[in-house]
Amino acid sequence: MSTAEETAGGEAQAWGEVTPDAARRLLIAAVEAFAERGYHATTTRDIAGRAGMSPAALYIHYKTKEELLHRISRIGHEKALEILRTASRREGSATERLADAVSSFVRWHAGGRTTARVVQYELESLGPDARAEILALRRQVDGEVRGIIEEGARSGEFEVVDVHGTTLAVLSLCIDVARWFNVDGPRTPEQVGELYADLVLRMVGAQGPAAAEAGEPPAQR
Amino acid sequence: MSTAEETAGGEAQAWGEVTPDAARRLLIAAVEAFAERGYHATTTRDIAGRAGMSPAALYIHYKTKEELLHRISRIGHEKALEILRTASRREGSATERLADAVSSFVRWHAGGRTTARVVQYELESLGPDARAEILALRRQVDGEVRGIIEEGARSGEFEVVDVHGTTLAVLSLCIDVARWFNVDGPRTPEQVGELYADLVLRMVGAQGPAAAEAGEPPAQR
DNA sequence: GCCGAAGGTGAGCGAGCGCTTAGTGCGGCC
DNA sequence: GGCCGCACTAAGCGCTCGCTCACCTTCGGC
Repeated sequence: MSTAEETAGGEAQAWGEVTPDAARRLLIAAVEAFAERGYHATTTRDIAGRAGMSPAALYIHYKTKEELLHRISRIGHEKALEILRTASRREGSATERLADAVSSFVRWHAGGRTTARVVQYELESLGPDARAEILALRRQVDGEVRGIIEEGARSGEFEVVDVHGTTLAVLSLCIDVARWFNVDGPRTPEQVGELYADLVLRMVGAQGPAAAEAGEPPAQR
Repeated sequence: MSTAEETAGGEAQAWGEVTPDAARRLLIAAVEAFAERGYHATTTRDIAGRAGMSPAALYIHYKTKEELLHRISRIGHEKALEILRTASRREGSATERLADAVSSFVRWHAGGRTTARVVQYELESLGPDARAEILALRRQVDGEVRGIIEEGARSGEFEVVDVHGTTLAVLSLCIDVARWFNVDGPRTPEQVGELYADLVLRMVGAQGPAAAEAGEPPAQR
């Protein structure tokens, strides 16, 4: 969980599940290349080169360049879903769970910006079958967030006019972090996570302490 | 300003300034192609084909494929800036102006989704010089929004802890609309604009009528 | 000590890319 | 009416792409 080696260009995260070693190195190289230049602008020679291998080596572990993207996208979406599920299923009020979900989801997008970029923005480079599979995962992601907001609205904890639309907006906010977040910028992933969790609680009209702590004293709306 | 002919696949908007006619047709064809498949996955043959011309015709009006993207990006950013400036400089409270800015900016992203996608997501496909020029425009865009939020915070109309971070979040929300908005979906650009304006006012802790209206009885869905 | 599989390489294939060039059709000016 | 110049095309150049194939190296099992 050290922050040090994450920013070292590796973002070593969940790729532990990928074996053998050479396949994992290729996958990580592909993530970096896709994130930097986009899927279509990345060549198989570039990926293999980053992994310290010859262009042909790629095809021992993956059938096509698209299979690389597919694998990255699935693993990434599963990780995202896991993060939201963990936040959603913990104990606590809807306010606490929503804040937890947003801050950890944002932390993932900021800290693992390289991966998140590929996961969130290269979906359309996939073929129809792979895209359909990933879209199903994405619907589950939406569902987790909507679930929390619905509960908060039902219990009166939140004050939401349009649950669907608000869910969309919350996800928007989190996902767009992958677009603008800069590792060399002034904010850490943790700070952005906190800020965004606060903003989201305001959006849903949560009245808990977390919302109040943001402003000044206590009180109002 | 008619909504009818915008969604007709053309999004005929501001391209009127591009002459001669053939150059405009090529530009519009390029916008559509870039939005659908991304810059790198689009071929010059595809662009020319959509415009009903031979591949070579493109090079009479544009030096390179990149020049097309550059032109699209500059015109698009100028349009975006104009929209925000108009909202920012009108009369009214910071609350009113922020709501106006967000709703019109969102309407542009949703209604002109094709263009907005290219403008917001293909920046990195530009060469260093062109990118630098566009980034300068983008900083002005940020500045307009930040200006409104700063004023509202100073006057006490808003209750904002982190002006910079909140500005980022507001822009995030608007821009991400280009990623998910679907013309065949259940929402019109106008509805999304209204919803998002309301959410943003909540985010900045505005206490005006617009924020209250969201809560209960009066008005809309 | 030999063998087969697994993992890797160098060379190169067909295809499609961005872009160029030589030539064509045609409207406007003297 | 003749000619120029502009908008456009057909053909294709040089290059790089995703991917393949014949061959090489390493190494555990017997």
